[in-house]
Amino acid sequence: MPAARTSKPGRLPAAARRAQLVEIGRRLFAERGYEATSVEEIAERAKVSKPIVYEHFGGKEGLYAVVVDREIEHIAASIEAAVSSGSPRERLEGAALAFLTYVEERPDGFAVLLRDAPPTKRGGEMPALMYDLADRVGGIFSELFRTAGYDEKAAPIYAHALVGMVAFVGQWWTEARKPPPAEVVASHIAALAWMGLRHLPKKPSPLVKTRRRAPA
Amino acid sequence: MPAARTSKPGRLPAAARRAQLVEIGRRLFAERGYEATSVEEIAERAKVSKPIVYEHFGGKEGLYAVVVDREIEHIAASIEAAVSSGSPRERLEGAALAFLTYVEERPDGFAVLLRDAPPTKRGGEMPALMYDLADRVGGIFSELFRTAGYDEKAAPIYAHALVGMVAFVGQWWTEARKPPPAEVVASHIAALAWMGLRHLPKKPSPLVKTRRRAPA
DNA sequence: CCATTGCGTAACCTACGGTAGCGTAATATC
DNA sequence: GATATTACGCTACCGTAGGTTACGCAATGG
Repeated sequence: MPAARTSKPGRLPAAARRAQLVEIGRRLFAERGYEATSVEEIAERAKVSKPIVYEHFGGKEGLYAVVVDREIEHIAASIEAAVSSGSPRERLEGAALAFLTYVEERPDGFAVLLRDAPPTKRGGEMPALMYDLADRVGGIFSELFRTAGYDEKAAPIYAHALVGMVAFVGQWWTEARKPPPAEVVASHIAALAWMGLRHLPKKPSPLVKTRRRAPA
Repeated sequence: MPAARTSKPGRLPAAARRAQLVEIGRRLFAERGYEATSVEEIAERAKVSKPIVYEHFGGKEGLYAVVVDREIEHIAASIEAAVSSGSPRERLEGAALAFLTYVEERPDGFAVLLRDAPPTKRGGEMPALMYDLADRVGGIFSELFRTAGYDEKAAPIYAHALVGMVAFVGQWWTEARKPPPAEVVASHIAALAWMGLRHLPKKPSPLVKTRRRAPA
């Protein structure tokens, strides 16, 4: 079922080889993570020697960057298309469905996006990939919140909540033994989010219980 | 502010050394991930040589296991305490607050729990650490759903949605430039979840838009 | 027949997990 | 107080894996 490219498995045109390596890289990065994936194995699975990978991507990081970039583009395009029109409610459910559809179609890509940070070893922390997405959603949410008369500063909270919701459910969904169809899951999520947002108090007051402090 | 154990920084009693190594390991695993963290650096930061780590934990995996186990215990205890009593609504908000409090108090531990899987290299995928939590929540939810007359099979969806929500918001919260107090964030999350759950239709019907298919 | 493209061989070198064996400080025992 | 015993720790090393590179060969197209 994997692509039987051409008649000759031996030599491939550069573009095809590139595509193949990206695909293999995506799969391996997904199941092993960046650090635990070796260029050797990537090359081996492509029936190719290591230097090929370097020729095409300049190294492990380069390949990883390409993989991540493609996935980001893919999911961003899907979701942006889904939220581009319709009522707010439709946009919400559309976004959830687009997300889940992406998860369904590209489970490996999704896993890569969920996994830990790229090899950038700067001092600070770098936001996970899903983070960017949440920020984009945050932008949309700020607008919606403003027009609806809610506290705009709370928008990022809900944006990250929603993205996290979908992301986690998506992860569970890919590994569930008896996964319901995407539409059902999306409708549940959207219902939860929508109803939650609709009936949101303007200013939720904490009903503070005892706040646990660290026991030594 | 870190513990000034005894007068002599040179030699430490076994228990103290152990604790120190766990702490250092937690921090490093948090910021670098498992694979990218070297025993050498752990030892170096503890002003100790590598064999010490091996002596106390049997190796890298051993230390990692201890770190993870402690965090799991910590967060599980906090949350279970929070949901042990009170009205459902209080339990929900209490759980969110407990989670965020944990995140606040032990950001490194939280980062470790969020990061990718342990070094177990069995064929299949292993559930992330947050996954267990979601499953526990799923158990509670199944019960609640049954008593409330909702579809029990949808419980895991909402369980993972809730955990993902809190986890993602928690992550954002630790890195936010101007983070609101935990109580406020928790109340927002709890409000979203609670209102969403309360006004949930018994059987949400998907208002299916065009479902995006992969464009080749 | 020659150039360009695609690729393999064979290393290099660093880093890291793990281990063996040897001190040295503190405590116990006589 | 001297000596044995234990607890704690270090230096030095091994094996290997993995990223990266230098160089040379085979196929393809004009």
